[in-house]
Amino acid sequence: MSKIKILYVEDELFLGKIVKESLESRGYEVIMEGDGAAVLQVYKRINPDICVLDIMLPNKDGFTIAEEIRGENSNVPIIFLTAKTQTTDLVKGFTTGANDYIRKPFSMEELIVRVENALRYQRDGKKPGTTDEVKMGKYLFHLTRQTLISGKDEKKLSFRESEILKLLYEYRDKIIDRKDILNLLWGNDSFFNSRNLDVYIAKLRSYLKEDESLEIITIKGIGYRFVMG
Amino acid sequence: MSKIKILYVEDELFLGKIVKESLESRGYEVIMEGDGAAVLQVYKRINPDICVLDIMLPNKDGFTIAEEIRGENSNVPIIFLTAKTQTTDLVKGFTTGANDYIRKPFSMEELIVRVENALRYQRDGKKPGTTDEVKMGKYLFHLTRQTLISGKDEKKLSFRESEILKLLYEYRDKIIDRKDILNLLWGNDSFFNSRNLDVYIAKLRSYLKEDESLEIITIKGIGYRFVMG
DNA sequence: TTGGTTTATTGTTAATTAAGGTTAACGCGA
DNA sequence: TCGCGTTAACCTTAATTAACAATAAACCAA
Repeated sequence: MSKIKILYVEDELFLGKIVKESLESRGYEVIMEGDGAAVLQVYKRINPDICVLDIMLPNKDGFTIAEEIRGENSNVPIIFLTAKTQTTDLVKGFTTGANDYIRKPFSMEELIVRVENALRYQRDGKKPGTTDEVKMGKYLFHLTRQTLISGKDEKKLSFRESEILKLLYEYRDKIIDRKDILNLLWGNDSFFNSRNLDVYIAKLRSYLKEDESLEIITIKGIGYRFVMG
Repeated sequence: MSKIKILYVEDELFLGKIVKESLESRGYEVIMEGDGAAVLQVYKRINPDICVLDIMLPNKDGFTIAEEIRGENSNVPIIFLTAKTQTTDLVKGFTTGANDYIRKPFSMEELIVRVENALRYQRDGKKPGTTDEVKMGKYLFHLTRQTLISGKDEKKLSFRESEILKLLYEYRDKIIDRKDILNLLWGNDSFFNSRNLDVYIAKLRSYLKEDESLEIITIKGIGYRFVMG
């Protein structure tokens, strides 16, 4: 199976190189383009699986490029990169389906997660089959119902609790960065939110304590690793 | 089947691009026009299925344009975009039949719902029989009759009750924003209306409590998620 | 290198605040 | 007057902040 192709449009060369290499180290093929005016040509030539577009570009902005790409009768997923200052409400409003956006500065994990989500969304169509419940040791975790079931006991989780557990599960056996969780759920990683996350981790641990094979391991200074047996 | 064509008249370029792109990602064909004076020409050329008009425009305002379009002996649905400050009484008066209006700033979800409503309204004039009742667990929800039937019991819903339930159903398994519900049903999201929504949610929950598989989950600070089994 | 000390980070539990839930009362138009 | 939509009052819960304890990494002196 050939690699997944990412068209990455970015004019900041230094940042661009880092991101490109990082994505490549994850097994993606990355084609980087710095000149907005040239993007459409490149797009047509390489026909990528997903696009990552910086909104602020010297010649053409990301939205214009996105329009051109959509004009090609394409429904390739597009992820926009926006500067923190840019009015994000606007951008947020339009993230539908396979489209998404990330505020700069972002962590690589964050980008990876978004890319994978977008590709999954694209592949699976809209809803079907998106496993809605997963087995976790002696528990059954129902993602949309936000419940943890063990035997006949059903524990209702709050939104934040279930979102964090969902992330831990997605990254099971891998290390997930505190910053990434914070950015994904709270939009930033300020001190207070950071302590907030600690509280939720404590809660989740207590919910999961009946099964010893489940463990949320702290990687101090970095993040967590969720292991299941 | 060819795409539904939207004529979108907007002079704010940045906003315009986002909205256009977003509608396109939902499968609509969007023709954007920034110059009020040119709209009628464009209208005649492309003959759109629906129009979305910003009221404040440099050359001609949205009302004038709407009149011109109606002058073309057309009954195309028109959705107006108005700034928050603008006197809405005027706009309201104009909203008859397929006409509607949205106050800026609006979320994309809101716009999409209005567009779909307008198109449905337009279409059902000719072709009824589109799904008018939906199965919800052990209940049968009759949209136009505003009834919830379970077995032989029939519960009559009020207008607001059924509108909210309809929205929850449309967004089932997804998160629907409180703000979107409030803006759609009440036109704004003030504190009092917000409490009002709480009351209706409580009512709906009690109507639906006989089937445990149906649940309106609160996403605190964000909105609700309706899950059915 | 060792053992102790410091410091930053996280764990835990409790207190606070803000959002929503519930029920009842009010007011208004068919 | 009846039903509906709204407002009000009081209650419950989630989310956040705070306070203090535990831990592990970093530092340092002998």
